[in-house]
Amino acid sequence: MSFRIAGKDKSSGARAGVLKTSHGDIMTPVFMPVGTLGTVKGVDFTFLEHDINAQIILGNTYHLFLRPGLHVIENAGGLHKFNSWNKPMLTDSGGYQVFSLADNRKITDEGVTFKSHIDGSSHLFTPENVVDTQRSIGADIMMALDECTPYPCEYDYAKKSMQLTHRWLERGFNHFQKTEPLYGYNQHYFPIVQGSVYDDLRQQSAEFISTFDAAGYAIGGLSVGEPHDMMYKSIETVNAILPMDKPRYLMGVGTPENLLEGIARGVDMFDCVMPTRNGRNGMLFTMDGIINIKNKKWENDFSRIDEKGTSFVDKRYSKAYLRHLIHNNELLGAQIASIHNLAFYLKLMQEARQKIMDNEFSTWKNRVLEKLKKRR
RNA sequence: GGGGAGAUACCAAAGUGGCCAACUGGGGCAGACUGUAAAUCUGCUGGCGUAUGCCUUCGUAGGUUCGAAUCCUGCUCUCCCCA
Repeated sequence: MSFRIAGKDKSSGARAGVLKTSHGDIMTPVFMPVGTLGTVKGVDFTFLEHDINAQIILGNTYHLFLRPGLHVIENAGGLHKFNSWNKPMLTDSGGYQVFSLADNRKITDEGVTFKSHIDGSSHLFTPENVVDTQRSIGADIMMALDECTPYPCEYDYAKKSMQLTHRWLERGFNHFQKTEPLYGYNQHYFPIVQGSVYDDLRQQSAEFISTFDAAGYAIGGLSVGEPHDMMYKSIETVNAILPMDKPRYLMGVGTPENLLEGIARGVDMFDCVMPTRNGRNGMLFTMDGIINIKNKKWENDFSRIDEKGTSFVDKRYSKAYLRHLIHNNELLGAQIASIHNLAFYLKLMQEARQKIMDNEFSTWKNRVLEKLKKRR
């Protein structure tokens, strides 16, 4: 894996890059659609590849481990073979489930024991076996096991948790270096910065993980409910320390606004369930603001979903029709909304990249930001 | 023709003397959603610009009672069974 910076915006920390992987090149900044169970919910890979132009998608270690299970994935020859996605994939380690499934897990120094949300069975996830699992899955980029802390989080807890994440990183990284890929192509391991919203902890954490010679670095534990200002400040603190010549991945973020502010602060990679989940729930992102397609005002609006949109669904279907589908819980509604939102996110990233190359990122960002946040 | 059951808010359906402006679903309206336990969750849903307040509501017209959606009587309508 290599990362080359192709352009920098002079008025901000934004940069455009090319991340080379065994499954293809990734133009950054990039948004990575979330495909927890090996599928981006409601979106056929054909559309994902050709209409949305996704360059890389996510998978999730915890969820794939429980179902279909490693045997199935190994028998298939890895997740790429299993789900027929031939471009890069990144898997989260289960660290987010430490946060989202907090009621079903116990943390010890050794690792995290999850009580399966499916059948109640117990499973110990360690920094080492999470590497093994991600080897079985065959992710191009695998994530270190971390503890994603909630917000708010007491300073003392945040500090202890960060130290635990650091100890896990040492073990995980060591295990990563001692093991080999199963399917004949290179895999890479990203450490994760923690430290909640505390500047000194974020700083310490960024410094610590920078000592590991990794292909890229991630910022975790943000967008868990903290005010945006705090999130942006943390990103600034961390990115001032992380190696300049490696990709930085802001985990779980976020809104279109969050992405642009992240890019301005030197983030290269993002992922978030928002375009798909919120799409299924009737929220559409457009260049002219946010639409709640369930609202009555769209009932008789036969204009296209998004006149400025790039996806085929934007031109083909009307707002009234999409409202009708979502109101009736029709599967097609969730699909159209997801495709639209993902196409919008990817297009936004593409445009951001171009503006960085043209050295016009800041003015462009400030211009589109107001419109993006608007409620239509 | 004979016998029986029932009429409650947009729909379905509880309630059978005071705790009922009326359980609960659905529908409707709105909101939330950030490394996906989410095609999920939350709020509101008779009127009165706020309300421990007032007004109008449980087929309809009367009555009993301190008090009725709930008890009594007449009327109207619906459904079921037998002929």
